[in-house]
Amino acid sequence: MPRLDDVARAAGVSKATASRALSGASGVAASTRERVQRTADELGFRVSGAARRLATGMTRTIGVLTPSVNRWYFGSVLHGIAHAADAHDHDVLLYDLGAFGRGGHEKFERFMTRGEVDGLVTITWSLVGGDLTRLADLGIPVATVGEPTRHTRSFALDDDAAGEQAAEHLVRLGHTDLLHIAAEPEVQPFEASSSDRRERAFERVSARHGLRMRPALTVPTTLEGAHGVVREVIGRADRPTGIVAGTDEVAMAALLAAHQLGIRVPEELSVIGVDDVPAAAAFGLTTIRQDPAQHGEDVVAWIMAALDDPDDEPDRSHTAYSPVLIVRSSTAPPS
Amino acid sequence: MPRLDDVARAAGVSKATASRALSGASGVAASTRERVQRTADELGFRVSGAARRLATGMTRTIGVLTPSVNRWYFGSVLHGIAHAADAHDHDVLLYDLGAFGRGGHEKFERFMTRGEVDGLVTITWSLVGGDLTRLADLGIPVATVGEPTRHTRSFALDDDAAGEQAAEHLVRLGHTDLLHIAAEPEVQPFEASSSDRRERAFERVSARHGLRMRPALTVPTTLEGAHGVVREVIGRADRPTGIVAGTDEVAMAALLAAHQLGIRVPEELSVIGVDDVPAAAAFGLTTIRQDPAQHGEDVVAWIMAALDDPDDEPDRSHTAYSPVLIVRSSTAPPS
DNA sequence: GCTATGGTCGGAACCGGTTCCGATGATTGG
DNA sequence: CCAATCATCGGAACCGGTTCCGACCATAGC
Repeated sequence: MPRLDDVARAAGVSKATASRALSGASGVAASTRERVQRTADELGFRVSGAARRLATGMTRTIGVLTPSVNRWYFGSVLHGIAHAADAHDHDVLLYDLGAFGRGGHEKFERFMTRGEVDGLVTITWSLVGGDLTRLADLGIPVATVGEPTRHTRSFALDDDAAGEQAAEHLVRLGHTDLLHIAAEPEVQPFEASSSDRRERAFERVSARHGLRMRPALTVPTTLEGAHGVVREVIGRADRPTGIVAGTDEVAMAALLAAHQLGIRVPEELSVIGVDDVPAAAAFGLTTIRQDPAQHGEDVVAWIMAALDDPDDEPDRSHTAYSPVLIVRSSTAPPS
Repeated sequence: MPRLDDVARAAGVSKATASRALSGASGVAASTRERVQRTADELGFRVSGAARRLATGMTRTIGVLTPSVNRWYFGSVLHGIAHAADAHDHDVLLYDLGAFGRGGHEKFERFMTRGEVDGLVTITWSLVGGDLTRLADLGIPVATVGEPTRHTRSFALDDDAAGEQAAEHLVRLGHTDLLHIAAEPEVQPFEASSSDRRERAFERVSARHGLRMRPALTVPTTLEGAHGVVREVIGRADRPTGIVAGTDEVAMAALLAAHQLGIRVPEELSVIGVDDVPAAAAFGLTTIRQDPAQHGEDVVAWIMAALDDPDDEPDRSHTAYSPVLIVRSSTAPPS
């Protein structure tokens, strides 16, 4: 495995010049640069990332802290991050924290002592406030995606708007008796969670239009977890005419339950979700779309920009994405 | 940020001894080791990963090449990998290749020139044979999960057994007219793919029991992609009494389609899948279970072992996991 | 009492780049 | 024609650990 020394010697220049030539730094004659480049290719030279790291202090790596990897939202964000990082020639180091409390926090501590990354993105729910501030003090760009937070730069769907749009859609169709089913995050979020915000937006719409008030219902986030509860609820005699679900998973659970109970959708029951997961189309689910992969790309773009800047003031602003209503066949006027 | 030098000086020993004491190497008096350890803690010393890498040539990192991250199978494997890697105090570097051909191969090439990892796991379908052999020649432990391959060590569900079990289950229930719907991988696999193997296993069972022969059907892997095709097929007059789906996603697409067409399951149509994704329970889907997270943990365990061994002969054996039948309510005797 | 042995520890040479600083030669302006 | 300026390049000092090898001391064995 040839080293920079070898390339330099073969090209008849010093290590210093060879380094400059190959890294694209200025102060090298075009002819020299080209010659060095060529001999490097011929020798099959590849810089040692380890040496470069040691010398520059840069890792060309961005870390991702996530509570999960095989859920649509997290996976999509991760996909966007991976794509954008690759475009910037950076690696992505994955920290799958798992459920917080069940070993998740130890993994976080390990990350704090080991992790060597140039930038960091935490996907919501992976951390509590105190940990977030510790990260923010790490001296590297840190951003959160999934929820707004004042501790770091953040990117997230505008949950208020999403909740309002979902409810308003059903109201416009003529519904007056709606039930909101929130998806409960596995870990207690440190600030108002997405589902809290969506739920409160729903309540605002309810109040505004004088809808029937029903007690709040919260179910597990996953389709399978939500299914049993939702089924029990919509099986009751006084079920609402429409359901506003906090997420598509919950909405699909409702669709499934309705089917199993013989309740026709949308004739007897309207259902709307939030997310627009891929399966939503097959379910004919009306929903509020968001694009997490885009969030992932944007957060990387921000980190790259922050890396370029001398970073005067830490940027802790928030980017809210506008939701968009996708109407399919799970919603209709009440009969 | 204190360096090893500082710790050594503060503890009154040399860099060499300090290094040995902290890394747990032998040849250090217990009392010395403890003293160094303590002063290191007091100073808040953390080894520089970059320096250690440079000196040892080890990265304490394992790479994962995957075609996707937000599909159940890949996500689960990744989760298992992340968990096991963390337990061994290793980092995981994620390479989300995306669809091969659409930029995926360029990303692969970038990986080849940049990637510095101690071990590598490729999740099936991310690569073609030629690339796999290039990886295998990298001089580091390489393993594949998802499909057996002779190019590297590999871990995968026993697809033959899975296909047979699925078909046999329906045969035992009395079905004689079955349709197999294979899930087509997005990229052409280099060897017989999982779905090929499952399909052939199905055909063997068909032949063995003299079932009605139906033309093979292949649909996209995703629920949403499969949905339209499946719906069209089971909407025909001469539909079979049972469907053996290559994956749960396809099976769920069938369930959805059946519901939309007013076909009762399992009375008029039995459906069985493979995977046992979380949503399968809510769907009441009978299926053949596999546990990809376990595959991920096992592949890491193998890599760690290979890292410890001087690795005489490259181990290219294959581990096949036995599928297990999970009976729910989507299958019943034909009426 | 003297030497062989083994356990501890230090010195110093790496690992493979980056970058500051100074030297050199060529060019330009007066 | 001479001095100032600029582009280009080399030397050498890092970056922060690991590890080979030899020195040293204490104990054990004779």
